[in-house]
Amino acid sequence: MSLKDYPHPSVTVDVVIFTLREDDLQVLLVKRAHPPFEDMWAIPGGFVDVGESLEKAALRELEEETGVRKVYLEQLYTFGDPGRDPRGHVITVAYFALVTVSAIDPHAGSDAAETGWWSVYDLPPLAFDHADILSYALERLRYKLEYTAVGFELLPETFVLSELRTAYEIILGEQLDKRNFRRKILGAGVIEETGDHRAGEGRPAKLYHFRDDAVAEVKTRRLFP
Amino acid sequence: MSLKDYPHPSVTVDVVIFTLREDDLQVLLVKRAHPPFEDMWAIPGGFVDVGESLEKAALRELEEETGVRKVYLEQLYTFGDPGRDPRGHVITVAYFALVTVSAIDPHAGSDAAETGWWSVYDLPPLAFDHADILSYALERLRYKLEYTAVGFELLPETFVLSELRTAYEIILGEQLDKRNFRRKILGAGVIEETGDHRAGEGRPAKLYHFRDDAVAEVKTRRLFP
DNA sequence: ACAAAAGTGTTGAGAGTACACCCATGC
DNA sequence: GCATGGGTGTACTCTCAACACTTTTGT
Repeated sequence: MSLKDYPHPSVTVDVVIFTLREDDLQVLLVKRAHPPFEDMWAIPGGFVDVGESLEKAALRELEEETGVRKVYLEQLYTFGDPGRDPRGHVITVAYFALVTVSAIDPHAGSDAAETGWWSVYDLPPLAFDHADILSYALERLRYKLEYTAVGFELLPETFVLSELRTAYEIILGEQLDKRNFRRKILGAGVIEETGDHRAGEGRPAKLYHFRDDAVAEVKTRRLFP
Repeated sequence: MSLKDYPHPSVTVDVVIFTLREDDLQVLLVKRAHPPFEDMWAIPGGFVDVGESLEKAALRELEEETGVRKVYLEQLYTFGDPGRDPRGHVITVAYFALVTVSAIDPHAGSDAAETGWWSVYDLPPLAFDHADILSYALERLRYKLEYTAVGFELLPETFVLSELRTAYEIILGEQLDKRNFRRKILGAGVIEETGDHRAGEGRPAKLYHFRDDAVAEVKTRRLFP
């Protein structure tokens, strides 16, 4: 028997793309140009080609929308309810990506469809089951942030400690103690001083950068309570 | 445009079915009757029908092989490498299930194909990328066990504390301190005394059972170091 | 009475939390 | 010299890990 003898569900990937912008945690959404859900906002995604791996498909979507190639990308969950797409049975493998705002090409993807960054704290109505996907992605991001060092992926190459702490506060939605944060993040050994400083309104702050092996290294340890 | 206009990858579900048998953590495998990988052992699985949810498909596979309907079932990961099945591009959504050995119907599925329970510590060569899937499932089971109360799903309805501790030791592959185990598991409030005892070789032991809401309740707390 | 498994407390170490002041710079 | 953000240390609490003896039953 051949694999082609039966009707099969279709497979898409959807990518929840997070970034830090405007002191806010934001996601990239696209406005649908065709039915169903015409003119509603949706998570960027598309069909998986035959012979294309899921991760490649997700990276392709990501690059189409943002112009970014090097990002943190993690498989989230696979949503396969037969009723989730009115056109037929479409299974979607959801991914989430963390990108530095400075790496984004603002012109990417803009010719094809309207795209926009939306605060996760103030979202429009979403097409399909994308609200579920997004809320699960946010939950997972927060969870990951506490146990691993992925927060780094949202910041530029070098940064000062207050920026890192602010990033954590924005994502977690709560205040963190300055001294305890320093002690933990430095104790975890995942960032290093660059030796440079950044001048600002007050005393100049030390610049840090992430160690490349940091994400893998902290996998087991909980960073924040 | 119709969803049917393009060739699509096929979608299967594979279910890693764990149980505790013979003082060992074992998984159910089926011997393949057809090429590719004829006569090799594989994780039970099958195609997802159009209109069927992923979870339903997984439960269907599970019932076909074990006769069990009520189990703990969790989506594991979706494997979609185009080269993983030589017949073509087959994406598989992997699940893992925990079943009580006493609930298993030993005759289920036996007419169609040869099935067998294998120790996770002594597995045969596996078809496709099933060795990867299984090792990831085991990792996830251990991880889950430490942070949540899923271990319960592998035991009969009532049990004594030493059985529960032994179950944890078998799965984690390490010894646990008797007193610390008692304190933690009782402190977590996930099990209750039934009031009965079980006589054995030594002093009779109190019987316990799980509270139905237990699995949900302990999600955030780490049970074992 | 003895074998076999069940049951029970304490102590020390490390991690987490809360909390307030001095430091370096620009204007 | 003052406003602004950067940088630092300590004490208390709580959780985890290590550890050995008594109790209850069956034979």
